[in-house]
Amino acid sequence: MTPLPTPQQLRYLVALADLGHFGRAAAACAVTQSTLSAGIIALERQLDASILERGPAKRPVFTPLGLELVGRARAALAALSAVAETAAAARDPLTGPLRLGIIPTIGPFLLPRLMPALRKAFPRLRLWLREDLTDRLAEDLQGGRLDLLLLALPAALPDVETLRIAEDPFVAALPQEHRLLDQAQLPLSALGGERLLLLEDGHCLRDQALSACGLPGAGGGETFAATSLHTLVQMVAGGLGVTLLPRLAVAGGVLAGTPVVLRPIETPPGQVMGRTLGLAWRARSPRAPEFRSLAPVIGEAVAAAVARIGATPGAGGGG
Amino acid sequence: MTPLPTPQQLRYLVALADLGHFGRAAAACAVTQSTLSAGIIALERQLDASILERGPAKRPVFTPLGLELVGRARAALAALSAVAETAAAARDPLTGPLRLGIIPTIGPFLLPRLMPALRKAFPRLRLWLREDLTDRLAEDLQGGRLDLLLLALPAALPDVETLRIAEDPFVAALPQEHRLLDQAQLPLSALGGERLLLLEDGHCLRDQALSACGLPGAGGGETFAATSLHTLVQMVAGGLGVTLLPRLAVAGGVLAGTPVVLRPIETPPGQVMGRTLGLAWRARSPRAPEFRSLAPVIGEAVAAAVARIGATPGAGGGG
DNA sequence: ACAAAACGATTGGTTTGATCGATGACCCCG
DNA sequence: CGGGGTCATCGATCAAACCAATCGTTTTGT
Repeated sequence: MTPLPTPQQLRYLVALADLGHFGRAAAACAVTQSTLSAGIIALERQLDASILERGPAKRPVFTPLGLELVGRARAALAALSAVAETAAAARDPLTGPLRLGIIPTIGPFLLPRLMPALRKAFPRLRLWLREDLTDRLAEDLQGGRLDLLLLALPAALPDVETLRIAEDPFVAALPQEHRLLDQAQLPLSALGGERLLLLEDGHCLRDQALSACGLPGAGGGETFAATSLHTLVQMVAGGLGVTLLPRLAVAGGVLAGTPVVLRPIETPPGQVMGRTLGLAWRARSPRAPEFRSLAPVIGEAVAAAVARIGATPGAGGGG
Repeated sequence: MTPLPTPQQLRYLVALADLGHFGRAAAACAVTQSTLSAGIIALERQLDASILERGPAKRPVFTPLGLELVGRARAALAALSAVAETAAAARDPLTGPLRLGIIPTIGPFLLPRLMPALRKAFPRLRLWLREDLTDRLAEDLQGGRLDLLLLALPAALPDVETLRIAEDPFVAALPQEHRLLDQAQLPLSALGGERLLLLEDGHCLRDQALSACGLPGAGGGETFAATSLHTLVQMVAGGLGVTLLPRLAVAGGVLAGTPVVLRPIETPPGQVMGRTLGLAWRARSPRAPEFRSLAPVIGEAVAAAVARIGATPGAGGGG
């Protein structure tokens, strides 16, 4: 068997693929250009494979095999650092950098509560945040650019482990002086006759609200779609229709200053109409035990928020 | 971030875990004991983790973290050699060693045909064979001890890619002078009244035959179970009952010298009663393209065998 | 069209660190 | 109590990874 490639060589290869430039790649690896050049050449010779188009081209151009090797190199380097990460995580659980992805229907409403709680519970944790739609977060998780996701379950992702955190019930949001306001609780059937406002496509909350109302998902031409929960609330306030809001968003102040009025949703006893919040990480992540121990703290933050608003299910912020 | 562990150090670690002995592990790595010892110590220092119980013990004893690290080290080394394998596979497709696992209801009947065909098509391929039940083959595939499986689909295995090779229809096998022999084709319902002989538990053919007859799988106390298709045929010949045989096994001579008689199974037009043969390999295996190009050769061998027996669906070997 | 700049490959000399052989410390067994 | 066995330590050695400087070629600027 041919000798295994050196991690150094793989780092050079990946840096070159990322930056497309010997000099900059060398700088990124903290070596001189000559070293990186020699490293790439040595790798090609050891593997007996042509990685770069060695024609009279100025910029390095990768062969198909070269690109394949870059992918393998990334995976190998990740596996290598997983060894070190395992040791680091065992030595100092929940310290150091953690790249967390959050969906937009959770982030703005939970983070103001969550961050102080996390800082108190794990003072040495360095949290990097990224807010995006579930699909894009999942991509970044797989690609190793994120370590952990906070999103709505179920999220069936391959090679990903998930953990339930908390339930986030839906409440109905209606404009002032709406004809349904004389009922203390609204059955879902009552909403069927109203114009249901939704977030734009890609937000998982859109699909969850639709399925809660028993409506089909992809029925394109319904209504004008909002880009955020704040926008959505403004549309409700403007009398364009009604919507479902997660209690967590209400607790986070999404209604602040608007005349929108809330009503609990009437459900069969013992059943809850809402969605499940959870964590997700790469299966086989060295830090999985850490992530699991993170769950209670997040769950408490959610529970505290939802409980607080649960006591006042009437109008939102004191408009 | 702590520096990445050296592949060398990881090799030492894995060898030590495998052999449980510094001296022998060092010999396996082709270094002296002092080198390996120093390597392990350096790894522990770099990772700031205790891998071995450093008490006054004679044999090296791994800490829980140490065992975890061993697993990670194995994965990292595999990822590293996947880089080299990718290059090697691109350079010389279908050459070098290939560890193939085959289930016992295929192997003995196909290999005599398949091996010459493979040797002719890929002369530089060095085929290592292992015959076992699907479950155990799958374990070895995941563990990297096998590269490729030839088995009956569907085989829902995680992180495994499969490719359909060929269909292998079932035929009914009955003893001489059986009352059903006056029918040229047997409907499945006719078999329902007979005592159906099966392979013992663990053989996928057992479950496939049961499901073909519409019978439940785990109904423990049916009948005496055979340990191989040859045994099963002997039991049929002895008048203990009837069974279903894959045509491939018949073509491979499983009936040789026995008075067992075959009858095709009556099926709705355009439908086939049988099982699907296929290949399976680890998803993300560097050699996946090679394996895919192996499929036609195997498919031809199966087709040639089945076609040959298809012309003479009567009695088996000239007993 | 020509000059200047940018880029990657090559060369020669330096230094780091992995490895070896030998030795030391310790335990178990007879 | 002595011998065999096992793992850790020590000093010397040597390969290879690295850097600075240079060369040949292509691209860019005017």
